[in-house]
Parts: sequence; C-alpha cells; structure tokens
Amino acid sequence: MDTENGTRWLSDEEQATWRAHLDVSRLLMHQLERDLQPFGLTNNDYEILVNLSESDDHRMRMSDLATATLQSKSRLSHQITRMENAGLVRRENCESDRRGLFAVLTDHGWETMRKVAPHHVASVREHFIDLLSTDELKALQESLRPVAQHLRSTRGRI
Amino acid sequence: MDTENGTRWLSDEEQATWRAHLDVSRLLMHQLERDLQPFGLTNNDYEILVNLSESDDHRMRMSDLATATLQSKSRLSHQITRMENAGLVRRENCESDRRGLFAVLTDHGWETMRKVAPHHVASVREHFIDLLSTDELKALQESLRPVAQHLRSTRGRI
DNA sequence: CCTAAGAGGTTGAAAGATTAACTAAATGAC
DNA sequence: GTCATTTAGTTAATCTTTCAACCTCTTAGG
Repeated sequence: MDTENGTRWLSDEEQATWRAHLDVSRLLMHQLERDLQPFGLTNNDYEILVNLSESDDHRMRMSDLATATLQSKSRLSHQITRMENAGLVRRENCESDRRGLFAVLTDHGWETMRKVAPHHVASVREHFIDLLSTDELKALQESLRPVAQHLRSTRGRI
Repeated sequence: MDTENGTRWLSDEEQATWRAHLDVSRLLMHQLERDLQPFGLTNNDYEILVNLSESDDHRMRMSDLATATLQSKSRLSHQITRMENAGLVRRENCESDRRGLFAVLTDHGWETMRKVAPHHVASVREHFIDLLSTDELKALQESLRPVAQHLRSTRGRI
C-alpha cells in the first residue's frame, strides 16, 4: 500500500511504460490510417480485407469475422454494408445455417488488397517493426501475448 | 527482398508481435472503458480530468490540452462541451491572449477525479501493469519510447 | 412434435468523431 | 501604421460507432 487510502498508485517507471504504450497505440493507428487514405481505405476496411483474403474461398461468417476483428456484430454489419456499397465485399447466404451469412471478397476487393497490401506492410515496418531489434520484437511479443490472453478471457465480449 | 515484387513481407515472428500489440491495444481500451462506465465516464473524459488535475490551477489552454491528449482541436472542443454540460469542467477566457480559452476543472470535476482515480489505477494494474515483471516493464518502455518519438516527429499532427 | 431459450444477424436512433469552412485575435513584414 | 499570415478555437455537415430493440432460424427439453 503506497498511501493512506490503500491505493497502489503507479510508480514513475510504471507510469512511463503505461503512457508509452498509450501513445504508441494511438499515434500508430493514426499514422496507418493516414497511409491508407490515398487508397480510399480505413484501417477497419483493411483488416476485413486481410481476414477475408486469408480465408478459404475468400469468405467468412459474419460472427467469425466480428470475433476475429474484435468488433460488435452491429458494428461489423454496418461496416460490411459500407464495404458492400464500395464494391469490396458482398453478402452471401449460408446453406447449412439459414440464419447465417457470409461476407465474401469480390474481385474488386481482392484486386484492391493485392494493390494495397505492400504499401500497408511498408507502413507497418516504417513506423513500428523496423524501429525494433529482433530481440526487442521477441521480448515485446512475449510480454504482450499473456496480456492479450488475459484480456480475451476476462469478459472478452465487445 | 523477400518476393519477386520487392515487398518485404512480415516474418511470422514480426507478424505475431504486430498482432499482439494490436490486440492488446484494442482489448485494453475496451476493458478500461467498461471499468469507467459505472462512474459515467469515458476514457476520453478521464484523460482530460487527469491532465487538468495535474496542471497548475487545474486549468489548461484548449490547444495544449488537445496536444497533450492527441486529439484534434475540433474533437476536443466537442468533448469539452459535453464535459461542461456534465458539470466536470468549465471554459474561462484568457486575459493575455483574447483568442484563447482555458478548460478549468470544476469542484465537481475534481471530486469526481478523486473518487474515480483509485479504481482506474486498479484497472490499469489488473489488466496491464501487474501482468508484467519489472524487467518486462523496463524493456517495454525502452522499446516503445523511440517508436512514440518517431511517430510524434513524423507528421505528428492529428 | 412443440415450445422456450439461444444464436446469428439487422436496423434505427442517438452519441461520438472527422472534415472543411469560418470568425476573431495576434504577429510580422513592410 | 496597415495588410497578409498565422494561431486559437468553434460550428455545421457528414460519417462512424454504440445501444437497444427486433426478426429469423436452430436447438434442447419435455
């Protein structure tokens, strides 16, 4: 206990780490967003495209996609509607479960992905990955993975 | 160069680190947001309160506050209007520069801060700080600080 | 079977964020 | 001094996110 009321305040070291994480996560997202802007995509769009590109048949069930991208069903539904209007994906019915829907990459979506991915990777490298040594990357991963694990288990619902 | 078209794709290790960072940053924000909800505050509200609490006279110029919280002027202006309506802050004119405004913590804002801060710190500890060893914290900070530095310098405007 | 509960997904309204255009005051170059 | 720029901040319109209500289909229990 650090103080009379029992609160364990953060030490300077802890505070500095916390702020560093906070700042990096916000600044980085802004930067990546800016770098995608010339292609008419948002980070969110891009992440959907990645997930679909990496899936069999370029399609995923809406709920799986929501889980994978850490979004609520509602948000994903709106998001897919927008991307559908932009011609990047389309919805397709699921035969085996007639409540279900697939989000499916269109040709235009796939073409867009192929065109944009190299730029996005370059951006991730320039503003994050390439600023860290191999050891740092490894350490970072080993520190953060349990945290993600913890957060996913502790009331993981978005 | 990893592939014919010259793109340096991410290795498995790099990709894993990148995803870990992404996941932690999103899940963590969601969790903190949830933990503040019972007090009727958002992460954004809280960060404004912290900044004002730590400032002389519990006041800051709008632009300084915008810079400190990494928000656009417009967004901050809306944010402060909401917090003003909630009685947490008020705007006050600046004598020395008559274009300028201060955001000032009200008594209610200060009281709120005193009441909420211990819970917020506990939340940050539970979901982040206390999941990392002292060495990990130090390493994390040393890895991330240069990244934040880089991002701030490279077209830092929000 | 039939029904209650749960899962998959959408929708509309309200809240929050972004963009661009705008006012007013300060600065600085003649 | 005066005019063009820049800085501080707001506003209105638009887009995105969240929240709650809703509909449909599936599943489990009797």
